[in-house]
Amino acid sequence: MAYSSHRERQRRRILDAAGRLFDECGIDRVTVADIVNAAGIRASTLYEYFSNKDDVVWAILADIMADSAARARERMETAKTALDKITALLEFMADGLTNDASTVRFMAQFDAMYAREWSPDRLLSLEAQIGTGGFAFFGDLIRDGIADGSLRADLDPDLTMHAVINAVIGAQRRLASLGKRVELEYRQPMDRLFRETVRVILLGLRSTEPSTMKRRKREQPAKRRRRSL
Amino acid sequence: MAYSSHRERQRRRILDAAGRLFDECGIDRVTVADIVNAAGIRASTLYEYFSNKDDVVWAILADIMADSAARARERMETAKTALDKITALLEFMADGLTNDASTVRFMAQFDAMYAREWSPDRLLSLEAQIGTGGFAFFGDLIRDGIADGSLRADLDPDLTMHAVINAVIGAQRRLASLGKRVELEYRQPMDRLFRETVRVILLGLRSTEPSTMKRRKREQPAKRRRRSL
Amino acid sequence: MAYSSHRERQRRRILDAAGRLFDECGIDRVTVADIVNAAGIRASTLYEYFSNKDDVVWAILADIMADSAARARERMETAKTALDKITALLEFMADGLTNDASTVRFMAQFDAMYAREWSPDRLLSLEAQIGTGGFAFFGDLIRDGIADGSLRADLDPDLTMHAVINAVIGAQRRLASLGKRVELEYRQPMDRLFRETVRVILLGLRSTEPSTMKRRKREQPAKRRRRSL
Amino acid sequence: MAYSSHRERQRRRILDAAGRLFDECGIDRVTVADIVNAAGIRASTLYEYFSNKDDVVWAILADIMADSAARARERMETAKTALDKITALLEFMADGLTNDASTVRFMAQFDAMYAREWSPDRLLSLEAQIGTGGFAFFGDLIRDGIADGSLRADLDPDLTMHAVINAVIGAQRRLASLGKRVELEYRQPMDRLFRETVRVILLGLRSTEPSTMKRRKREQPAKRRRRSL
DNA sequence: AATGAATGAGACTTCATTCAT
DNA sequence: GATGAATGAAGTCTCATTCAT
Repeated sequence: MAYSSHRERQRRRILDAAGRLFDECGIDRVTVADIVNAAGIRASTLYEYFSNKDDVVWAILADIMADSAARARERMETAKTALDKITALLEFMADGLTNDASTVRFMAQFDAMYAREWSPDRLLSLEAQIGTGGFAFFGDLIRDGIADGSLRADLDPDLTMHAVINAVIGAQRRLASLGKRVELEYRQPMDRLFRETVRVILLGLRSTEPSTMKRRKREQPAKRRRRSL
Repeated sequence: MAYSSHRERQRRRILDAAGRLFDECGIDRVTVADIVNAAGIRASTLYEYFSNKDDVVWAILADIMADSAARARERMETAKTALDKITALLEFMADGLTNDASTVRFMAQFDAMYAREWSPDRLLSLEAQIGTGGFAFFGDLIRDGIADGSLRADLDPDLTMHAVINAVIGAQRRLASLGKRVELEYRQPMDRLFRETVRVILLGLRSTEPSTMKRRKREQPAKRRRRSL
Repeated sequence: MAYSSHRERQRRRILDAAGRLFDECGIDRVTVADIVNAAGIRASTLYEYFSNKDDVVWAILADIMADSAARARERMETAKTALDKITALLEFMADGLTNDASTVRFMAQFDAMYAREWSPDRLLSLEAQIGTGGFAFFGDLIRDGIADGSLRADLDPDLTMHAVINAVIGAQRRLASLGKRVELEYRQPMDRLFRETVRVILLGLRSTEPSTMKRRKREQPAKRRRRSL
Repeated sequence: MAYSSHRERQRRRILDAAGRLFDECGIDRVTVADIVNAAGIRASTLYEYFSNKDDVVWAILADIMADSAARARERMETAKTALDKITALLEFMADGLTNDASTVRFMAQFDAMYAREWSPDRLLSLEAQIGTGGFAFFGDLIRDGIADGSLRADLDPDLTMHAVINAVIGAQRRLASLGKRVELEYRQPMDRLFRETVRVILLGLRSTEPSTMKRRKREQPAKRRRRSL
């Protein structure tokens, strides 16, 4: 146990050092030498913990994804209607941009540079292992929202939420990546920009018929197989 | 003049070769050797035309931005209301994703990896030189749309359109970057995903009061200072 | 004694694992890490049993040499004339090529790569310790064969058998090393090639005067100092 | 032409340096750093001439094979009977062992270590390009020899010569590889050992029916230099 | 204008070995 | 006796860039 805790601590040191450098300099600009210097070990030691530089990137990615999936789930827990849940999710992302810009930036780099050369299976298996259950969950959310009357009736359970999430993630990552540059160009602080994005999208999802919702709600509960996000 | 035209032709050859390679392989995976091979010249010749590799990237970026700004402007020309204009702009981007995915991918990489190390000024000066006039133009669009009744009245001219554009660009680039991966995860073709994004956003922008719009339109023409995109 | 038997067992595990790997992958492609993985121990444990990697190679070499010397001796035991003995020896080598190609390959590698950096003394002392007694034994064989009339009279006891053995070993190892490659080039299975080599050499050694032999046989027994192979 | 001669000269410098080191230290013990030091260039320059370390090995191999194929052909030219041709070929190899031991050693290492990991096709294509025409040539040699009465009638044109060549090459390379070691063990200089091998093999190939040959035999008596060893 | 040639700086990775526990 | 952990020393190869011609 003392052993495993030492190993775990060292692993974390490497991951922390690498994560910080990736944020600061960009994933591909960081060399193994940089990482080991920052972590205070020799290069050959790093290879006792990770088989690759990619392995390090991958481990950080897995950490980030697991962590943010857990926090997102937590944030949505207290919400009542589907719209509230979506709102909570998007606000969670707004907070992420404000508080963890560097993490968001890391994910942006990953999407743009690394995702292509790693097999889809690997990505999918990571997601499975984290248990986001994204696909089914998003569908249920739209179905629930239509049922409880909080969402427009003409949304497509197999499509809309995925499109929204993709857009919001894209918006978030672009802001984080461009940082000051986008603020200069658009003359607005990035979190205002992001929250406005969220507002417009929620306006687009929200039901405009305030009366009919409550009744439909009862029709569908059996169909919903809830997945956790 | 024969001289300068030769120079121009050579420059184009380099740029074309580099552009194609950047699209195919990703900016950072393309070496100077790759570019000069594709262009049929020697590496040392490249340095007669560009002072380094970044310079090449930059020139291609400028090309792409100028080109797509011009085409976007064109697409918006025939539109009447501001909402039509925005619709045209977003559809233009949807077409870009379908037809020029590799170009979009290039821009995605640029945002994620390169934008950070080039000074904001350089980016801004590039934009000025292309004449998108982004900032003011977007503001006018919202103002016009509120005036002509096609857009919701509670949008912010200094914010909404910038937020929307950022989100749509972000969505587009993420789809282009992830390609097959996102289709596998979301089980939808990427252009359906993108068009649904556009639909939701337009729903969010669109005025919900169908009567009042026409009258207000007359109040604001003086305020509009039209900029070209 | 329980202690020492444990040590012996561990030693064997290492040697077995290493031997298998050397055969499969080639001596220099096998790392200490490979060996200890295959043996189910840690690298540092290996160094409790052997002082370095060469030591392991050396020990395996000694095993192989002792083993094959013993088996060769056995095979020659029942033979009557010297020619029969030589025939038995060469057939033993043909069988070795067929059944233990990987061992032969190991020896080929050893000859080509390692033999040079180990002192001749070390090699000689290994041979002494195994008791092949090569030099004298080969001389006696020729002498016996001339005496018993099974071999040509013009062979040189101090030379011929050594030359033959060297050639046969060389042929055997080359076939084992090149494997498929030599079969492709020569369009013959390697054991046919080897057996033809043996046939030609035996034809070259065999006495062509079938009558006189038996008488001479009696003249020389005193001179022979038999060594075991 | 001045250009190409410079390039050619540099190439040779690298090849010569590498060849010498390979002989002295063994192919796999020689690093790229060693080669470039010996050649008086930087490592990156080497990669302008060869794409790999293997490429260097390969080029040396091709040189050696082409050179020795040419010289072997030359040596066999003046021979009349097939037996004379074979004798000339094997004597050529004996000379090779005496005069170019290091080259032979190089080939021995190649066979033992490298041949396996290079595709048979590559080897075959090299041979094709050099034009040894090994397979067919060896068959014809035996056929001719049976026809002209210089070789035993029971040899197999598709097999015997290939077996003989393999054995002689194997013998030659083993002697070259082991060098002093084999001389110590067998107490004979290596070229005596090799020439005895050749003698025994030729005895095994030679026709024993003195009738048909004698007539032709008279044509060449001056040429045959019998060796006692 | 074009380029042949060279290269400095550094990237990632491997691996036999040591040593404190 | 066993081993977890660390590491020094090397190894191969890449690549943007320079400069004399």
